[in-house]
Amino acid sequence: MSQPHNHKQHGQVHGHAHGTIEEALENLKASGLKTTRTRKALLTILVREHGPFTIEELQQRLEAGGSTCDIVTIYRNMTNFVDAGMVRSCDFGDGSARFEWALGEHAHHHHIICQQCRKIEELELCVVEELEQLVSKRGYSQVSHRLEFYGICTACQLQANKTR
Amino acid sequence: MSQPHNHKQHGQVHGHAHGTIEEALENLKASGLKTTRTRKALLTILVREHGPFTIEELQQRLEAGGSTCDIVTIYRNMTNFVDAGMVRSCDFGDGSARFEWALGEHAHHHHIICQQCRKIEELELCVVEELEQLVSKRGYSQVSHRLEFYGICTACQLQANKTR
DNA sequence: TTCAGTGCAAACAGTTTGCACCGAG
DNA sequence: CTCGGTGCAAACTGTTTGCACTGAA
Repeated sequence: MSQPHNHKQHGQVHGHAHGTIEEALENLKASGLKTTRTRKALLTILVREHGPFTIEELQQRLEAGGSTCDIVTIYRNMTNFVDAGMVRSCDFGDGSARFEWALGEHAHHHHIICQQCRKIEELELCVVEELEQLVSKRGYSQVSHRLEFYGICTACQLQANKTR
Repeated sequence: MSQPHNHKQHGQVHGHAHGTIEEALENLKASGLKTTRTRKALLTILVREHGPFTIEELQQRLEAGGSTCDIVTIYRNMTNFVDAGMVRSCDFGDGSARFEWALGEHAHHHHIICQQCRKIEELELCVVEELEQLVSKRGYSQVSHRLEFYGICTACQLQANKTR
C-alpha cells in the first residue's frame, strides 16, 4: 500500500468546481488528463455518489453501468484524480484504500464506520469527545475512534532546507 | 491486513500490570500462553521501549539482542499479545501494522508521525483543534491528522440480538 | 508425555509495474 | 500521427495458513 498522505501537497483544484460531471471533466482537462470513456464513467460515479468507495466497489459500479474496466486502470486513475485534487483517498484500516469525491460540500470531514457491516457515514464536526457522544447518540454502540497526526518534524525541515 | 479494531473487546488485563517484564510474564501465564524464549524476548523489547514497532523492527531488535525468530512467529505472537490486552496495534496508513505496549502509563494516547522520516512521538491530549496547534508548536509543519470513528450501527445491533 | 509454539513453504489480498496495443487530441 | 490511456501478465509487499517438528509444562 502506498502512503496516502503523500499526495496532499499535489492537490490542486482548477477553477471552483462543484458537484457536476461537466466541472469534473473541466478539471480533468485542466490537470492535463485526457477525457476517456473510463474516466468519464468513474467521475460520474464519484460526483453522483461521492463514496468513499473501494477500488472493487468502483469496478462493480462501472459494470452495473455497462462499462468494463481493468482494475489496474481504476488504480491508476484514482492516483491521477487524487493528484489532481479531485478525489481524496481514505484508509479505514481494513486493508483496502477507499476514494471519495473531494470537491464542493465534501471538503474536510470524518467518518463513522460500522465495525460489523462496514457501513460508512459522514461527519462534519471535529472535536473528539463531543463527537464520540454524537456517534453514540446516532445509535452506535462500542464507539471508538482513531486519531493520528501527521506533519514534517523539525529535523526533516532542516534537512530539506539544506538540500535546496 | 486484518482489522485492528476487532480485538478491542478481547482485551483483558489480568492483575494490575505496570512496566516490568515480570508482570508481563505473569500476564502471559494468566492469558493461558506459555512462557517461551521468543515471547520473553518480544515482551522485554515492548516493555522497555514500548514502540510502536513494525514486525520487521521487532525482528531486527530481536536479532540485535542475539535471538532469532521467524517473522511468522512474531505475527502470531503479536496477535496473541493484542488478544491478551497487553499490546495495542496501530495502523498509520503506510501499509504495515505497528505494535506498542498498552499497559501502565501507555493507556489511551495518539501519535505524531513525521511524514518524511516516520519518526513517531506520543501525545496524551485528545481534543483535535487544540492538538493540531500543539503539534505545530512542537515544530512540525504541514500538520494534518486522521480521525475516524468506529462502532456497531443500530442495524447490526438488532441483527446481533436476533441471532442470539 | 502432550499439546501449544515454532519454522518453513506456500497461499493470499491489495497494489504496482512492464510492455504491447489502442484511441483521444 | 502521437503520445497518453488501457488491458493483461507478472512482480511485489504485508500478512495468513498448513503442516511437521520441537520444547514448555
